Amino acid sequence: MVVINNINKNVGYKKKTTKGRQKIEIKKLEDKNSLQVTFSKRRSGLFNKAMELSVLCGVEVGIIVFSPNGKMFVIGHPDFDTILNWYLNGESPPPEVSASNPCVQEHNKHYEKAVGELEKEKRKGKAIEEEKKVKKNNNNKGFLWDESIEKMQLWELEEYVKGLMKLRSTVASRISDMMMKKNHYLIPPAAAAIKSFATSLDVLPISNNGFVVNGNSSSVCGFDDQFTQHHRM
Amino acid sequence: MVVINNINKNVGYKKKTTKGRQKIEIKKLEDKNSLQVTFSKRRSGLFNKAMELSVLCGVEVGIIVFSPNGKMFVIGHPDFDTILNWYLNGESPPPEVSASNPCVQEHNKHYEKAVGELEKEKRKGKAIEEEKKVKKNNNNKGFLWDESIEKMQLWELEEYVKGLMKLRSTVASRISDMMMKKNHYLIPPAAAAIKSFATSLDVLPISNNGFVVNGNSSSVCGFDDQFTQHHRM
DNA sequence: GAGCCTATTGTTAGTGT
DNA sequence: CACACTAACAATAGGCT
Repeated sequence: MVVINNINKNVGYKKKTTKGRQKIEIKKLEDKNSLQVTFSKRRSGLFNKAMELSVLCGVEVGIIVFSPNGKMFVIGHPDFDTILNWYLNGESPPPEVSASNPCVQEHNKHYEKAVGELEKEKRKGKAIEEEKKVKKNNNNKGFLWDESIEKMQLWELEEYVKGLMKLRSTVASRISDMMMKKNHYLIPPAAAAIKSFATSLDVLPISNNGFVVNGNSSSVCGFDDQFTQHHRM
Repeated sequence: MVVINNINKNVGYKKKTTKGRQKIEIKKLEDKNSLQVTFSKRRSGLFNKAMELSVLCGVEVGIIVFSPNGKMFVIGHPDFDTILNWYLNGESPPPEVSASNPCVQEHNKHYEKAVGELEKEKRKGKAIEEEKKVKKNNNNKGFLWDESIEKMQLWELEEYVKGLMKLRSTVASRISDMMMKKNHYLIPPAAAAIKSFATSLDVLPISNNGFVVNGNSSSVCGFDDQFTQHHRM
């Protein structure tokens, strides 16, 4: 037979007092307290899994998580910002030849170049101006997506975007309840757009290596562990 | 004493045929093959955990992972790019306070209502028309989000929209595939946006997510699962 | 990759401090 | 109220088919 557990060392004189872990539905937790506890534990577990994946497979991983209180937790290997750059540039990490599509390659090359310059400028406090320059650039160069965009009514696009943006910032917490699975995709070009948007902001990456966490440690917190930190603004 | 586990239901008449899951060191796997398998399983598990964390705690999460082969896997809620913006801006996601704001509540209520009606209509094949009606509705009603949108630079909207549009043209056909799993019905506000987006593509939308995956569908792949995709450049 | 069989790990529910 | 520790499971993931 199989007699398991170490609990038998207690059995007989120690009564079972808890119901132990129980199955829970994946839907937003209502209890504020347990939500906080769960968040803390699960975030920790998530980061740990990420680290293991990174080490075991020797791959790059980056994660951003916002706590229920709005604190930001970031983790990454080599470091989140480096990963971000790859993402934004539509690049692959170290050993990979990119797209086989010359068009795309050219596009990326061009874009990266512009971005690179932009970043340098930004570091000098020229964010806005440069950013707009890039934008104009994109505009003139006619990115691949333009054609498909052409067909849409501008107002429709705007309305859609407005709704999407606002919804995101306003009711994000409410949405999660029903969110499970599924998706919608985004492509590199789109990422580029976001990037130009992002770069206009002035936040710049500083990297390290190994599994790194970005953020300052000035905030009060209770979830830090050796490879995580959160940063706040 | 205490015999635990459900395995006892098999014990005695079912022979143990495997050694089951075994403990492994967290260090780079050498065997190319098992590395690939492990990567696949763990990435999947990681994304799933991220989704659960997001849903359970109503928080924003974004992850980027590069496979051993350089393929990029991205997942995020609301969507990775939005999270990126927050990160790059050093902002916090949603001033969750908004949820308690009567104004917002009203807005949401209204929006949900519209969405609900829209859904019914859609089920009858009137997707497109209704979708636009809702859009127009929002427009006329002047939702509160408008103000915050006002602050946006038009080019920003345009850039973003371009990305979305491209997204649309690229993966429209894949949208329908994604709706499954929790096949589910009504969606809160944000999801509604996605939905209207989907409807405009004429793909019947019954999405239920909020967990978004970024990536184009043009690449060859092998790791897709119901809520992830990788994209390559 | 999919799926089975399990051992290992994650995490919930409780307690204590 | 945040943590630390524990029991009791739920869920993940290793080794194979």
